[in-house]
Amino acid sequence: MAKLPDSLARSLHPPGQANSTRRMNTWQSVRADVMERIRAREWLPGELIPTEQELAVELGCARATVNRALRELADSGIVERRRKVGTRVAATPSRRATLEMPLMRHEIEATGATYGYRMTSYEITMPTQLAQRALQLEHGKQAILIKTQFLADGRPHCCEAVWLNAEALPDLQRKDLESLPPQEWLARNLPLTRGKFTILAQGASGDCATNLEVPEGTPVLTIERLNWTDATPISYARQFYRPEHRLVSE
Amino acid sequence: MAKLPDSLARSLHPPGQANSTRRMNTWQSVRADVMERIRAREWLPGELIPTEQELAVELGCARATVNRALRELADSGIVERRRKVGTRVAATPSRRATLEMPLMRHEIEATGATYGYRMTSYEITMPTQLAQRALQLEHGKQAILIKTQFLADGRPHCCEAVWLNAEALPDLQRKDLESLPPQEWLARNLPLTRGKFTILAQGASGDCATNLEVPEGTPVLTIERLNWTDATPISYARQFYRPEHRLVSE
DNA sequence: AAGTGGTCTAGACCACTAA
DNA sequence: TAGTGGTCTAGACCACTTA
Repeated sequence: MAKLPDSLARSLHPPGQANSTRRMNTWQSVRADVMERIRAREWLPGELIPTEQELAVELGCARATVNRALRELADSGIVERRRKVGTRVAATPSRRATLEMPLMRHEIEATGATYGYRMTSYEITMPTQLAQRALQLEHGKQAILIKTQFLADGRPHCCEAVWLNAEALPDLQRKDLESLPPQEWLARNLPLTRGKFTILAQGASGDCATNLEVPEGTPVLTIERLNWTDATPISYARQFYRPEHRLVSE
Repeated sequence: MAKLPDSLARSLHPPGQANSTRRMNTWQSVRADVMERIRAREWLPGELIPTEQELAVELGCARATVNRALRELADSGIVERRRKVGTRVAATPSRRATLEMPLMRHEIEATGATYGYRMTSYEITMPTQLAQRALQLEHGKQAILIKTQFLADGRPHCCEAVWLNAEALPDLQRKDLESLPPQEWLARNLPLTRGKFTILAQGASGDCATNLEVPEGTPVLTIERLNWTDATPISYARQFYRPEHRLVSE
């Protein structure tokens, strides 16, 4: 078959010509249309839907518009796309959930509470095995361990233990962190190009229980954050939240 | 000033003409370029970067390409964009973390373990206040409560308690859920158009402790999932994970 | 070899919003 | 009112993958 341009049927809709039943075809409307037809079971999970080309003709819009809509649906896990094969309705809607990880200051102020911060300890010491591995430190090198406490209306909201890669942070002074949390100091002074989060539940112990003002063993939601600048690990933070805390996504 | 077309300096690069120093300008390369200049502190947090127009001219590509790159950066929270104002380097890198929430079957098989599933209880009963609110049930209406257990290599991996909106699921039979978990049955039989996740830590209790084979009070990572079809709440599930479980994002 | 999605381009118009 | 990002379009070429 001869090679055809991407579009062929738009000639019925001359671009400058206002049409009495002119439809606004935004990529959002194409996305909504496709979602509705999936919802209505016109295309079943696992099935191929029409090509971009066909949808563009059917909906009377450019292929790029269909592409944008289907790309968004693929990003949400609603459809799966493969070259030469086509676009399928996802057989198993492996949903993705996006969590906002704001600065603690904003997280607390967003609840309407007054933000408070305290550094409870600062030491230069040998890292635990976990911290050494996380920061990729050479054997025998020391690191900085900071413990902090965040308050909402004066009550503990979260506490954290942060290991910092001392070699990568020559300019950091202890007193910098007395008013500014490590995460914020880092964001202002370094380009953090990569991050990784791990979420788990564990029992409060030691300083964590003390700083959160909960009994030892209380279940606490824990977030581990690992930050890099390019290939260099900068910080390994563990944040502990009081048991009533929730991470919400939509 | 007279209205100008979006692009004006491309005439130096006639499209068909292969250039000896021809640069491939993909939107990914534009994104990388912008990120690098942010990393190098050419533009500081909070500052405006050049307009799409200017970047397109400077990089020798179409504005649409710059737009795509900057849109991706905005989606990641690296920059913030506002019409008429321009594009700023985000002052506070409010990172977003995306979690994959696959079917339990895939989550377990992805670890290399053998998947197992059991329904441990099924009853039609009055919902708890939480469940009633979550499913927006009328006062006095009953709902379906299912408890299940997921096994990895025969050992408990996760257990869940699922409340289902009975009125919205006339076709559901008890025996359907003896081999297929509720989440999977729903995905196959209904279009779940909206979902919400809540993550918290709590102590294991009752059936949860039994089904996970952990002592009462053990910290368990809990995920609450609420699913809708359009505006109708369908299911309210709480999934409990053994303490060694981790949610990872990158 | 051929069919599908992925992307780039030049141009245009629109939507929002600060001045 | 004017300047910025947001989007659409028609066309084209490319990349990947199945057959």
